Amino acid sequence: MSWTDERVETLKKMWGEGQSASQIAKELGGVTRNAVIGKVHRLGLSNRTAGAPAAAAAAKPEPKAKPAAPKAEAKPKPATKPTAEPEAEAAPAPEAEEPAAAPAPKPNLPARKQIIPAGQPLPPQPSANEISPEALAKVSEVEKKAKKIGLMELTERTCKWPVGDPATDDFWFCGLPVQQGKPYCEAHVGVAFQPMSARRDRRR
DNA sequence: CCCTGATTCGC
DNA sequence: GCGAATCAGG
Repeated sequence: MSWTDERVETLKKMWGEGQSASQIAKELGGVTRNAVIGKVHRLGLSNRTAGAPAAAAAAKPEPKAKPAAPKAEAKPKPATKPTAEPEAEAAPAPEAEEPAAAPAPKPNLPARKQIIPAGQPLPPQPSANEISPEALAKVSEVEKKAKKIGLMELTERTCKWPVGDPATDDFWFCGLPVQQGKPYCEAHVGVAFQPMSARRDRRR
């Protein structure tokens, strides 16, 4: 595969949209993410750094890409005010790829009232718990949308946090995507791995 | 261990 | 110019 005009265009477009190199590579096909990255660099449009928000695909009101019109139209800059001020930004971007960004409703957590709602089974009971109420809340919340998979469905990348009583009919595993490496999803990792506290070395 | 981009260097 | 290998950060 070679970098045809078309492919390069797709590359630029996707990269501009904040797509990751691997995604672009996958889309283009016939190339690896390395190839994509290499190309990106050679094109001189590298930019973001590793770990950068890949989800930065959010609205980008930067009409940067301007196809060089054959008829160059001189644009007298409004250099009336050297002040570094992004002019006209009041108008919302007309183009709307994304329907609407989630406003991220945040139902503030009520002040810490009662810790450990002893209503949940909470299988691996971490001895003394000082788990942040927040973490617990997250867990119970996550359990609602857990995939509730069975033992057979467990894979290297599914949260293996058990919920319920194995002896009961209502027993399942979280199943949500695990937190890199760990056996549990983020929420469960939060309560699974305690920074040992009351676990002193029992006489040895 | 997964992922991301950045860089290097033989081709 | 190309991209696998390698590097470096999360």
